[in-house]
Amino acid sequence: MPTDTVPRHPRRGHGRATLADVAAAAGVTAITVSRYLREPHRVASETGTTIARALSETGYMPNKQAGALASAGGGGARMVAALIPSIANSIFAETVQGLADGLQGSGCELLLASTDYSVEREEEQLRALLGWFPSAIVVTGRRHTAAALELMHQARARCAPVIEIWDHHPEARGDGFTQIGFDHAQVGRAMAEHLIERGHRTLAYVDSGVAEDFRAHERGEGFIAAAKARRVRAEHVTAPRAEAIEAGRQALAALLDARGRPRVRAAAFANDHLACGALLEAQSRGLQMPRDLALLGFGDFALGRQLAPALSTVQVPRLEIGQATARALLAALASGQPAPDHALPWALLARAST
Amino acid sequence: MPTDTVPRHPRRGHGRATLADVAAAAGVTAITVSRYLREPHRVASETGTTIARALSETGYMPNKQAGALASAGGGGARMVAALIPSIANSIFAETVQGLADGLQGSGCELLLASTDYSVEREEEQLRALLGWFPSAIVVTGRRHTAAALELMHQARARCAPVIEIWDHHPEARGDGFTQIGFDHAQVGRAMAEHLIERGHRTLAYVDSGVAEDFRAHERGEGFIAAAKARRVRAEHVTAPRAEAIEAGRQALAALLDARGRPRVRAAAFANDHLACGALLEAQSRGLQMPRDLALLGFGDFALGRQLAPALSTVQVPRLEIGQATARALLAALASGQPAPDHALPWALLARAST
DNA sequence: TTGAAAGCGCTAACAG
DNA sequence: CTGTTAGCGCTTTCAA
Repeated sequence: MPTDTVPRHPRRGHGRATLADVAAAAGVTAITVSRYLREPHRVASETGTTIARALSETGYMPNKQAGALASAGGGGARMVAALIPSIANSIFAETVQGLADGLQGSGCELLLASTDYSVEREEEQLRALLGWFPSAIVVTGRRHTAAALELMHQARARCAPVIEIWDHHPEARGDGFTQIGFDHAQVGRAMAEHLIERGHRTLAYVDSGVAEDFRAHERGEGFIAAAKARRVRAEHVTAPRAEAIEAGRQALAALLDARGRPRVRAAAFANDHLACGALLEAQSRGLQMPRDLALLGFGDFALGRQLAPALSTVQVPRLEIGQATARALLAALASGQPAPDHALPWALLARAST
Repeated sequence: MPTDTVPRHPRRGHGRATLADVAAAAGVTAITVSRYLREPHRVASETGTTIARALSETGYMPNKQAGALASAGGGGARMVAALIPSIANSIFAETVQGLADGLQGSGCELLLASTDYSVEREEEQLRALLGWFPSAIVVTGRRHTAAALELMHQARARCAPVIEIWDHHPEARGDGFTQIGFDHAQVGRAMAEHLIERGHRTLAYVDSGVAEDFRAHERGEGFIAAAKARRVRAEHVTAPRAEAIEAGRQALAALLDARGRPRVRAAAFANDHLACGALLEAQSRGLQMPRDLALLGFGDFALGRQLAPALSTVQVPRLEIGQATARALLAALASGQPAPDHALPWALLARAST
């Protein structure tokens, strides 16, 4: 007498149809349905029709956990893990939008985490996201903890593209990671040179109060280096860590009220919010821009365009970075080739404030 | 003679250590390591020490696909799928930030997709994300396609919390979905009443040009209904679908230049960008605000606070919606109880433009 | 063109 | 306290 074929320990909790259910409904086996879904041409068209009906009758939806586990040796989840300093920051929000748009329809889902500008938190989040074996990794910038770098290398070793966005260092590092962004030191130099060309000889760079906004710091270093090369006085100060517009206001006030050295004639800022705060402070002091004071931002936010005088700034490829990343990712995944570095264009927008 | 125990078809592609590897290194079996990771107290402390060493030696990282597949009957992936109309829109970006922050450290990852304000695209994305069996679903608003609703119900049936954010309709629908947000019709009514209290008798609501921004439309309907109830003239117009500030400018121009009916004295807008555009247009026409024209926005964006006159607006719990959603989600997951609806507070900020 | 068997890495259930 | 067995749902390999 045969033993009962009903499993003694059923573990199915959910009511969702499985491949086996569809197969039973279609009178075939699971593998045929699986084939139909992935390579329809390898299934007889008659069988295909039956399967298609069974598929819609059962409302089948593939279980991607199972698929990922079974294929590519337990890896190969079709998803992209992205780590961003701050999602609320509009600059990164647009990049994430570009990334999500570029991924849409590709069968790749987006797994997102915010690091709050902390490399330690980045490492922690990276560890959590890697548990899903994402097929690609997107991180922000070139600075990471040693452990995070190690994890990124491991991911590279299993052929997952690892893309560093928002930065592009001219010297390739040959570490297998892809850079998609632009050179911040170069932008900083261009900012200083713009102010110098406009005739200003006493400059300041007001850096971000966020200690780990490395890209803002690099722009500052480029700014100071360019000024020094032209033998122009330039100081590097840091904005207080407060609401950005208010912080910009305070930073300019401190700069203007300081004694014992020549008054600053032109200031560049780590971002447009800071610069707009400074612009409002300058207005309230009755300063004429750019005659008495020139102000230069970074990011080209909507606000700066609307103020009077309109804020000169650096336009950056916020959305494009995300789109280019999605394209690079998908191409690398499709071809098996590593994604090449990609420097994206930016532009200095000289408006009324300089 | 026993057959060879080496598997004939090795399928491991990645180099990552598995539970079995750790177990071998520690001289125990896989299940003991698994127990140590999930319920350390159920493992002898001596064994635990050995396992801990093996864990760090091998650099083990759990494969969450496998974990999700094995537990909770093939469901139960510790991740939250969130569908947002637009990530680039700062209003939603902050909500996503709040959600990500609230999830941080909970062991739940965030799977994000943007619907571009389209219910069809929402359905499509929902289908894609559900393939991962997320343990909770977050969608925006109460309007969905019939198929999407069906999918949401299926998720509810397997006890995944389904949360509709940014909306809170006063009449509970009893469909098992949780609403976390506020009542937009009520906000619309409050906007009209504010303008009426300030003495205006010819009103307009400038709606969003985005056809599927249902919440903006509901505010408009509330606005018009409240005006009608007070027997005040009010018209409901739609902004052109252009860059928002420019669209607001054009919408106001159209309103002011229209002939054959009393001139609009007070306008409310679907968002602060539109309202700011209108404010700039009014300025350039030399109108005195609020004497000649009152303007009221929605959202409390930074820009409106900085203009002169400062824009009156509605402050909304952008970040809080995300945070409350994360809390509700995690509580529901922990308790097995459905998450209760949650109406969040908003406030009308009367500044200089009304 | 279709199927059987085995395995991906992990955990539930039960046994010792 | 630890191990054995079976199974999650899918795909790979090989065979028919």
